[in-house]
Amino acid sequence: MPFTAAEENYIKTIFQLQLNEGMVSTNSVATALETSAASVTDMLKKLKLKKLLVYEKYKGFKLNNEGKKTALGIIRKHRLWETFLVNTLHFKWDEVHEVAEQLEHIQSNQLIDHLANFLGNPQFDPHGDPIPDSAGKMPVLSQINLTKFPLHVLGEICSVGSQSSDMLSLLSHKHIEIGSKITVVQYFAFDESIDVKINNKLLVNISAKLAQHLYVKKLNYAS
Amino acid sequence: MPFTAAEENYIKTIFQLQLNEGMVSTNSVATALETSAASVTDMLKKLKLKKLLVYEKYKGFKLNNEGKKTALGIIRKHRLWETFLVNTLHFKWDEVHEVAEQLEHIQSNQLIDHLANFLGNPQFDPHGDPIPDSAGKMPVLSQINLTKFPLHVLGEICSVGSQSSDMLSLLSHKHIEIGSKITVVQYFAFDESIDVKINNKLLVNISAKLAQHLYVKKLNYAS
DNA sequence: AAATATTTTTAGATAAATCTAAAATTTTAA
DNA sequence: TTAAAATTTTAGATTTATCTAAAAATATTT
Repeated sequence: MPFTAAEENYIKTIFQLQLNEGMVSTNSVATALETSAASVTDMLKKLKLKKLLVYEKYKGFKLNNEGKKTALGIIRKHRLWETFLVNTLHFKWDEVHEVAEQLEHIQSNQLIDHLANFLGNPQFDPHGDPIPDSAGKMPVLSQINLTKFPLHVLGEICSVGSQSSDMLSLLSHKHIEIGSKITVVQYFAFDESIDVKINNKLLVNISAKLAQHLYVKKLNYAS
Repeated sequence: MPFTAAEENYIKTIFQLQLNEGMVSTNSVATALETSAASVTDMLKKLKLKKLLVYEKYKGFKLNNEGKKTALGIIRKHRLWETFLVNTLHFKWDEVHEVAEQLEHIQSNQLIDHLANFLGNPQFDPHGDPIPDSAGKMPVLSQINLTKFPLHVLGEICSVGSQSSDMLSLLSHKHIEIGSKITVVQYFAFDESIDVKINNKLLVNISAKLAQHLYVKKLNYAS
């Protein structure tokens, strides 16, 4: 069963929302996709008919197993294409998202298998996000939002929750990149900013807003 | 001005038809796209409105310069993707067409420029067809249909007008491939079949139907 | 040149994905 | 606990790309 690009965008968005919330609301999808609540309701009926989600009028909804499997397939394609764009075609981090949004809808299992092979079956994309395998299995990565990362524990920046160039230039100004070692030194309750040490040398202050977009993986060895 | 996939398919088809015929008919486009004449008329109105073609009711039509430029852009993308699929992802000749039909509609100049660069700015695709450059210039290749190729002149198979696997298996059975040297030995008027010599060794007979799909480039040195 | 056949266009429908405005339902709060 | 607010759904349009059937124009043939 092939899905339209519109259907796939809904499936992917619902999947990401239900990771955090369990049950998903019409409005949250409308906001995420920048569309109207009415359009979401229309699409929900279609996806229910196609047996991808559990949905009861006014009660919220979530993807069933079939829906989740489908979502993981789309995420796999998206992240493999991002990897291709950055590693092979030398796009920059913040240039790949829009193109990958298009490429993820190309329908061809053969294509995605060959692409994965060509890239060396990577487990993580250039943003540090895990790439599901062809069976839909996602490599587990205990990544934690920087705002929740424990004090004085060595971590590594492994993912960035946004691709805006404003954010990337801020990161580069602070000498932070994927793979940077990071330790939280102090939380400031007043503005929720955080002092961190980068690569065990540079002490920098990170705003609450920036911290919300940084994900850190615990490292098992001390610095 | 971005075009929809449907518009691009019409533009590409009209371009290919007017290469041979100059003026294009509604029915020929309908046949090529396996759609109804009425749908073609609908789309012609839209493309006329977008100033891509010259069209008068009941009188036929053809792309203007803007339309041709657009068509060459689409053909460039299609052939670069085919090259990528065969050279980089190791698809076989006859497996690439359907996927390239999807990939050619991805909208990103940056993507196609980076892809061309990665592939080494190839001038010809795996079927031997010329790839227009980013300005829309097509490398000239004096390729001639085998049915019109002069007797006793050395040529080289440089293009195949179809990608059907039936045809490719027939070619491989006759030991013919892109790059094979070929000389026409004799034309048979009765069934319009042709005797040719392949690589100056093997003498094989080629049906009119097969010959219509083979394109040959004159070589300047004798065998 | 008139009758017939073919081609092309128009008219009117349909399906997908969207919209706005209004109605229905649920949640919040006075 | 009922009134107000927020959320969700329905109803009715719109756009794009398609269709079939019928009408209009052109081409062919006797």
